[in-house]
Amino acid sequence: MKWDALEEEPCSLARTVAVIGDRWSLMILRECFLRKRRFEAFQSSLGITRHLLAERLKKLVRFGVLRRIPYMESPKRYEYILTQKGLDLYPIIMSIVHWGNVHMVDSRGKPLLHEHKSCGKMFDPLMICSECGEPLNAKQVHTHPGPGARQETLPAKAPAKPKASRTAV
Amino acid sequence: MKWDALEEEPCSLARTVAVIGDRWSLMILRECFLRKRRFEAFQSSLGITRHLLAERLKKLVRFGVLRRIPYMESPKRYEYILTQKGLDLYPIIMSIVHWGNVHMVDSRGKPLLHEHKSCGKMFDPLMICSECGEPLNAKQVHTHPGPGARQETLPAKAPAKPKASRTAV
DNA sequence: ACGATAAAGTTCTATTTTAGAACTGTCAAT
DNA sequence: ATTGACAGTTCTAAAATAGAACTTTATCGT
Repeated sequence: MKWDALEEEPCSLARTVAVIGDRWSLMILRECFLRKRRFEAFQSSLGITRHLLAERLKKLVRFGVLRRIPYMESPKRYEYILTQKGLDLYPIIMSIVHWGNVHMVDSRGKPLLHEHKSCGKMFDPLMICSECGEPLNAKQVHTHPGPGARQETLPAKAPAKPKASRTAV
Repeated sequence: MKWDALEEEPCSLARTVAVIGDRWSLMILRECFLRKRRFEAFQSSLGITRHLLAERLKKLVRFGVLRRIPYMESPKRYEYILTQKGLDLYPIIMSIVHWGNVHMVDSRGKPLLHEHKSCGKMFDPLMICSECGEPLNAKQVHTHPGPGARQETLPAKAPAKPKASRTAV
């Protein structure tokens, strides 16, 4: 697949995957949320090749997830910080971490615990419906084409059959 | 990087990324949540090469995310359905879709709308703290090493310095 | 009976990506 | 004058992916 093809798809998942859907981007973002900001810091804690790191950072900046700001003049040195768009990735990162906590831990338990400053407790993230507040699960969700759905290239033979899809994503 | 290295890391994000952290796995999972189950269905709707599709399906089965079940004897035909472990990926998929809805849509709006069967309304997913129920954001979260944290290979010189990390993942 | 079609892969070569290591340029410290 | 830090860039070899053809078992239409 060409990467660019993903961006063009009328699918919010595909478009997001075009931005963060590779191992290294997700690992770099983990480091960003852990307050790492500099090239050397990313490189040494991830073990990513310098070549790829430079490439991925460029991509994340290009997509507006990170901002590259100078922290030292002469020699020019830059660090990478999350933009609001980047900070908004937090639920993705947290749901990934949570799934790993549930399904990929060994007998010792979670590698990392999360404390919610607001309430002071160790927590897990929980995904709920914005409308009724109930926890979400795939089987309780229907999807419908939205305004940005793919343009139906009306086939001559098959007439439009606008039925709600019985699906979840 | 070797893929296996990720699995071994004492990090729930890395371990999860080892399972679903590539473009095609995420796209295949999208199709799964959209009730696609068969090889040909995945292949034609994604445009993935048959070679890679076979490979990714094997991986997802190996990790227990999908189950391969025969739906026809002679000729043997199989379909792939989400296990509970796979269904538990729903919050990841939904948070990815939601970020795309917020940050990657064109002027026409969302490609897909989600209806919560329980309450009958179109919704967005919202991530909250399991303990206090408040919406989560990165800046309100501290992390602490958990029981499954990396074994400190105590360096002779640097004495253990057990301070809470001021971080978020 | 014969060829066409279908599903679920497998096999092959060409192209693209990634790994791994070395190199560059600018400055500060010893 | 040499060493080291930082933020990259450049190079070659190895691995992954794209794209197309091929395989196997069985059904359908004529």
